Amino acid sequence: MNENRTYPMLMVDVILLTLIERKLHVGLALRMNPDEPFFGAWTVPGVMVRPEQDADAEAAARRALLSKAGVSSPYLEQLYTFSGQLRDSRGWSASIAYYALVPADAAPETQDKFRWVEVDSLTQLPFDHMTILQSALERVRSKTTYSALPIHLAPAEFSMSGLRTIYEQVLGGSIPGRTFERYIEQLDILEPTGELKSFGGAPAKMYRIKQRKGGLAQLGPSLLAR
Amino acid sequence: MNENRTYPMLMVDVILLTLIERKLHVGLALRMNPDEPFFGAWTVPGVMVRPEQDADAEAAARRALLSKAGVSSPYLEQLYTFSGQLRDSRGWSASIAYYALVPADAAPETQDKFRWVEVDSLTQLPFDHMTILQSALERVRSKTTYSALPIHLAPAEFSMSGLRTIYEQVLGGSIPGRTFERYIEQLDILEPTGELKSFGGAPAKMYRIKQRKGGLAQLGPSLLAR
DNA sequence: AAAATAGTGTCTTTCAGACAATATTTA
DNA sequence: TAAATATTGTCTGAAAGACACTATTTT
Repeated sequence: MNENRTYPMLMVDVILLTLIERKLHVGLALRMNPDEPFFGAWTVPGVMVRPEQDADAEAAARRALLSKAGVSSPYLEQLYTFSGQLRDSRGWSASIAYYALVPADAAPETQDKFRWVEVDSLTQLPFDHMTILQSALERVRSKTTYSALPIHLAPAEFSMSGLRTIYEQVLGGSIPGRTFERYIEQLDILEPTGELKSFGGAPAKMYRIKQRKGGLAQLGPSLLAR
Repeated sequence: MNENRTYPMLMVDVILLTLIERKLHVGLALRMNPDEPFFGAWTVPGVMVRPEQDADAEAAARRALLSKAGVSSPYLEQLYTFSGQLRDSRGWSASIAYYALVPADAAPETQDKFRWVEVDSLTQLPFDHMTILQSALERVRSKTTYSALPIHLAPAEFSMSGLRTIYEQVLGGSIPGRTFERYIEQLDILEPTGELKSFGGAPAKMYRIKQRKGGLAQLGPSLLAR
């Protein structure tokens, strides 16, 4: 009795985040298909899942990022699956939502079909994308309090207080410097480059992410969203 | 060009957990359809999503629980969406996985089409259900360390040390009693019933979940999986 | 020199956990 | 009475945060 059934629409949407001039920005793509809802509007990058093309949903999410935003190897983690009759005018649909983080220096430029928008200035988005964005921000802020997640927003080399500033931008509040340094040190995920660099004051020691050590496991997206 | 496309299979699977005789158990359903894979095997309760019937994926998960396990109002939270070509012999599929917690005294009896199996004694399950189970356990254990999640495994009224035992069973280790009481007290989610009850020693104060207070928000499933 | 930034030492407060002490039940 | 369980008080060590002090750069 199930032989010829039709399944509901299945898509992936990706909340792409970066830090530009000390502000969190989300990447939006221009909708180009006149046969689809919100033609000409700016939305979160997303694609329909194509089983013949995408090994799994994460592969579809990477395809969405590459084709709609030109981003190739971000930190990517599944967020939540949003579903129901009402979220898309074409009918019942499910969207497997992901969020992605890219360092500012690896983020694509704003183009005619892609642009960065400051998160705090956004008040609405098509579909339920505003809800998805809010969820992603909650998740990122939450993980920031107990993991090294914001490292994926940092450039290849950075100073300790530069990293602290990134954390502060993500969390939206200040962090005691002494506490922060002890916290990062205990995570054991950074190694000094040996260089010093000045940002308008005393020179700061530069760090990079420590490669291939035990402590790095906590950087990867656990299957479990936590 | 998308007009007549077929979408991949979309299903929900639910990891149903309870505590029986101080051990975590998972609810399994007997597969009854000879046209489907693993006919006659025990698997996690799941259904195909039916857009005309299910308001959203969570509704489908509730339908799976009610029809396959006879469970009607559990704590229910979305876990992760598993997808890909390989997880089901019928082809590319996506399963929106949920986990559910029920108190032992509200759990259905083992029947011919439904039964409880001790989690620690399970070594394999059909499809990728073992992976889903592992993820659910990780999630539950993780949330146990910073929320009152295991309360949903407790009966309507319970003692402080009874609740602590539940936490210990979920986490698989002992918890210092003094620390636990301070932790629970600070969550401000319990209220004393006024009764005392003995479990083989001095009588223990009984508690219930505090109703409709600010502190209760942390009990609900936040959309955000954390 | 003044201002900005970086890095480190240390004091205080807070909290988790250990442990003791007391109390009340069952065997 | 002995054993089991419950509840509360208090001590200790670890960690967070506040704050001060020194150092090095730019303006």
